[in-house]
Amino acid sequence: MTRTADPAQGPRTRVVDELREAIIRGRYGPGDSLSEVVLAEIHGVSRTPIREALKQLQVEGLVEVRSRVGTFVRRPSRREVVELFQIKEMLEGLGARLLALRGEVAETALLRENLLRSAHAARDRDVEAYSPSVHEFHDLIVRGADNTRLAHHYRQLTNQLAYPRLVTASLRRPGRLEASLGEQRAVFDRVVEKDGFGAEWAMRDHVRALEREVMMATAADPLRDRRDP
Amino acid sequence: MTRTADPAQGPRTRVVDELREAIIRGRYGPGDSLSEVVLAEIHGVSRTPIREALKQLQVEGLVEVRSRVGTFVRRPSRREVVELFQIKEMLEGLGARLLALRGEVAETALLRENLLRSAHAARDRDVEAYSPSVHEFHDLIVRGADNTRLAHHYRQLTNQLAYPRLVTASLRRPGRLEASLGEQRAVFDRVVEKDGFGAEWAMRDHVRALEREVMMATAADPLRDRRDP
DNA sequence: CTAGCTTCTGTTGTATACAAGAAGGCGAGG
DNA sequence: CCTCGCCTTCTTGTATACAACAGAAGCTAG
Repeated sequence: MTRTADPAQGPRTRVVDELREAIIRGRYGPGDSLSEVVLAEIHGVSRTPIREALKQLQVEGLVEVRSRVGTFVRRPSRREVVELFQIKEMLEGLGARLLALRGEVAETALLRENLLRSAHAARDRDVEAYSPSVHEFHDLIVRGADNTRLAHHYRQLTNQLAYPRLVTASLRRPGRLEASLGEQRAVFDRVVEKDGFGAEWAMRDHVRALEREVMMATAADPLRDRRDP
Repeated sequence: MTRTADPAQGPRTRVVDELREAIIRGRYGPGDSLSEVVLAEIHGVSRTPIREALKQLQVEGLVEVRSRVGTFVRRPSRREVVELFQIKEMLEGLGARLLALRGEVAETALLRENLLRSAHAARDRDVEAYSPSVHEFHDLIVRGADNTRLAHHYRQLTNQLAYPRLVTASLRRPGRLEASLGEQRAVFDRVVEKDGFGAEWAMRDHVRALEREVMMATAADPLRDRRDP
């Protein structure tokens, strides 16, 4: 779920992973220009591997290359965020359904532990601790589905959404944290009951709630510009 | 829905489209080696654009590059076909739901015409005429959803499935052609009724039926090897 | 005859040089 | 002061040269 190719295959693989990570983490903000020569110097390689890495990130939807002008970090428009959430709902719904049908597997145990940690963080109103936990929850659902293509498409999706930042923002809304935990518990219950479609719908409801909160949390603040430390 | 970038931007765009088309059409069969120098000569360019095109096709899942060995046309395993159909079900279900909620748009009219053509072909038991028609039906559903990210992911999906060939194979099974038409009509009826979830489920049922037929039609014949004219 | 090593060929990976175009600055003319 | 046009500069796009490695063929020794 973390990387797309065999590890340490060459400079190219390393560069593309580092670049993707940097963009997702916010090291490069939306609109920033990614000069090939600058990146080449930074990573200590020539333009060629950088170029191929940028091309790959373009297909993944993270950057936009304007011919003979430059490569820029892409910022999803508000409309695009809506579109991505609609797809996210379907893919995670599928993940939950497939996981439910698999019965007790490694991921179910991990989900149990994850929900315990989330409950702790929720009781303490600790958004900083809860945020990565919810991220892990969604990740476990999809990984537990045991569908490699789903994992692939899902990763592209979350990359484009700059997911962590959005979720953190939405969790600060009052009451959302408790509601989120309740929704996740509902999904988990359906999963252990092997109720495939029940799990799918619980998951979809959860994603819809998440979308609603994210859109409201970012209503006036249109996925802000430039970088910000 | 056809191309991924601006048209005629440069040799690279042309090459990647031609290559993709050639692979999907079966000009290069699964397992065939795609030598960069050979392709460069064929397309009259240097290795560089070819290389970038192949890298893009790799991300799209059409080819597999083995480091310092070669690039080969990827053949989806049986397991992978199942995985892809599971995702296809969700994405097309989403498309049908979104289209239904949009009400009367250009695509609905096109769908009406498409169903008429399909009915004609079905009456004549003309699989060769029906096959592209069913392809168009699915395409119109997704395009009509007016969700660019959905269209993007969907295209990757169908590319990997070598969709046309599989569908054609499945339609030859007795009775499948009529059943397919009935399922498509059900989807269309829900769409015109603006019944979003009804449309989603009708579409998902249709895709499931399609998957079942495809898997049975290719049961003993494991997505055959090499090229075949 | 066979096992193991060597070499050799073919492939991709990387670096670099050059070409073509876009964007912005700068000056002349109104 | 504004506007138009040129021109400079910076960017990416393409071609090519070289390096590194995989894989197979062939050779040698036992």
